[in-house]
Amino acid sequence: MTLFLSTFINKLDKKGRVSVPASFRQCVVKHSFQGIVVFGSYKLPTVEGMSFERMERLSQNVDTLDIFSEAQENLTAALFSDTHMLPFDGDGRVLLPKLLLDHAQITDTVAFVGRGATFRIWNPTLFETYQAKARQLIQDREASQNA
Amino acid sequence: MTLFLSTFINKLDKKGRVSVPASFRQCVVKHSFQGIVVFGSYKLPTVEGMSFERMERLSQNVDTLDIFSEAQENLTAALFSDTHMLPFDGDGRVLLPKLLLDHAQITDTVAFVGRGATFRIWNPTLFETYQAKARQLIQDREASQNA
DNA sequence: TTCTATATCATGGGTTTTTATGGGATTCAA
DNA sequence: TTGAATCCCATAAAAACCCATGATATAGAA
Repeated sequence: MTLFLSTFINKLDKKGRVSVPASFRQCVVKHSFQGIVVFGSYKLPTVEGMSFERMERLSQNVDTLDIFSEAQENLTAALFSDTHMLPFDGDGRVLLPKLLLDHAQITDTVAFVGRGATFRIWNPTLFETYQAKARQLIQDREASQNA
Repeated sequence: MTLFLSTFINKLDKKGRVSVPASFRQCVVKHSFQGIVVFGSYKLPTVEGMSFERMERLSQNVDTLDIFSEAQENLTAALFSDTHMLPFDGDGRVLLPKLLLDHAQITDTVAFVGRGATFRIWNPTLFETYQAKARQLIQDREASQNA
């Protein structure tokens, strides 16, 4: 399994732990770091997730920019300072940092949403709303194109 | 762990000591010098930090740069005027030199900010301001590209 | 099929270890 | 000898580790 697929709803326990869906864990186990890499989305109330390897590749792309460029400076600031490495415990759970829980307005249940090479972590209710709006936008666009 | 990631806020005690975040220490323990290498940023009110090994590589690269380039100017200032080696004490803390505390306007709390191969040490309040600006610039850039 | 043994998974909770922090004591250097 | 730096230990909170349970799925035998 190399792709993050489908949606899973899991519980957040009192200690702040949540099980990463087994199929998502499969996408990561063969890699060097046993866990996931996450950061708060800049545009949406959700948490972006991926494997450590993908994050490394992202960071290499940043490195190829001019070392003293302004763009490099800003991208580096954003990429690394807000990123968290979350190791699995023995049972495939991770501890979500409070800052990210707040950002995504997550309290007791968590939606893991596959997006191919990455995934997102949502408050399930917010995800439903977001999903509905996205569908609506697609329909509107089709309607305007056919008009 | 090869990358400095995330942001940690720690306290400066009366003796001027501060705990280096455990995950940052992991990036350094396998190297020869048990500690970090720091210098005041040339452009920002912050302290640049990295492993001793990376500092060595930086100093080797300085020679290959154009003598009159801005890069040369920056690196020379950084590398040879104001660099400190800060060894860990038994509990993973370092003693920040007064000159650097003043330069970064640090008094009682310290933000360790990951930047991949390096990190920065900020006054947490100043960092928030800087970070907000960086994010704004990224969004402006994206907006202009999509226009 | 139906029943049973096995494996996986999400979840809960107890225990141990790590971490950040404070402070006393000792060493060092000007 | 006096202030600073280093070493050592204590503590509380957080994180990591370990094991148990119930639900679900799977496989194989009757």
